[in-house]
Amino acid sequence: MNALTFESKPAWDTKDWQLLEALQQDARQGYAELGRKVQLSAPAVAERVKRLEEAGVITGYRAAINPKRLGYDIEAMIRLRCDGGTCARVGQLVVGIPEVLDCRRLAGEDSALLRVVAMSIAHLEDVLDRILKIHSSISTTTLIVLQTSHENRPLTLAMRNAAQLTQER
Amino acid sequence: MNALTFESKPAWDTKDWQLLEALQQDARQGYAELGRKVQLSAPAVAERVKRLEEAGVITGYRAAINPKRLGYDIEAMIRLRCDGGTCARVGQLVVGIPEVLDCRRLAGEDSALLRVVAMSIAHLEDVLDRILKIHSSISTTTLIVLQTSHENRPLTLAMRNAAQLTQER
DNA sequence: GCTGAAATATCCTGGTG
DNA sequence: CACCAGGATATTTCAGC
Repeated sequence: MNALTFESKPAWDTKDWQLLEALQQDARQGYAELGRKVQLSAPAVAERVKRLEEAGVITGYRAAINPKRLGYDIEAMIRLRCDGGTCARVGQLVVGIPEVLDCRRLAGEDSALLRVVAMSIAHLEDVLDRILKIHSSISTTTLIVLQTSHENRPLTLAMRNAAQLTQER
Repeated sequence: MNALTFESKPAWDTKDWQLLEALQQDARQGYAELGRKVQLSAPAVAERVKRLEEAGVITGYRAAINPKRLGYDIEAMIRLRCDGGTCARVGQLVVGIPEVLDCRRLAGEDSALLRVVAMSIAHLEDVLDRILKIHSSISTTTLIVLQTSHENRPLTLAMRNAAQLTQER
């Protein structure tokens, strides 16, 4: 039983990572085109992608929407502070507020962080009121997003390699 | 010249929204299947989707990845405070740090907010150091993500209708 | 926006190193 | 065990209406 025993699952090789990168950039390209990019046949690509899906690495394929073009001109991050019991259930508590696009529970100064969209300042106020109405222990800090310079940047092989170096030094 | 003049672009109708919802849930389904869901023929679906793409409503199709399954066990939000000139260029300044997945410039208590991933606490420390090295005026608050209860929740027609009510009351 | 045909892509089976 | 090759099936795309 040597070190390789623990590495019996060779994790993901370079081609898997290339497929991940390509699919993060454009999820609708066909297996044939992906195969051209990673130098593999279409069925081989299909098999690898299926493995990545089954392993839970790829969790789905989603269309990216620009909320501004649908009239949601305002995006804001809302920092939440609340008591323990309320925090623990933040997810359930905001599920009824569709303007809340992201919801994360945090360890640190803030209990949770929400990302919300709104069509106007009046609408944002309305959303904030609905959040505050959840529980009296909640207090919020609202920060308007001026610009989103990066969003959902793809995980890349280059990044993984750099991380390896950090681990090893 | 009546009110309808300004509404000459009928914005997006119910079927467009249904297509958007379907594509946010699964970007890989074919036009035929989409057509079945919204009660339209495949070519009609293709044309609407193309219009949504050209209007910038749909900005792309991306595979959703679970960073944990690739060894990135840690996710953190980093609040940034820095001087005006530095803030204005946050996007460019962090572009060289691939662990920074999201970067938003904010109006309010914090100047910017980053979402980062890391493989370990040591790796997170390394990322933080690289961020601090950008400029001496930067100070940070790091918040570890305990749980992501919602991420990129889809924009829905129901939501749009509710917002309309807010505007009108 | 619908129908029908041509081109293309996907999926499945089998075969090879 | 992973990859490639081929044919059956389904999908996209472009005509014409």
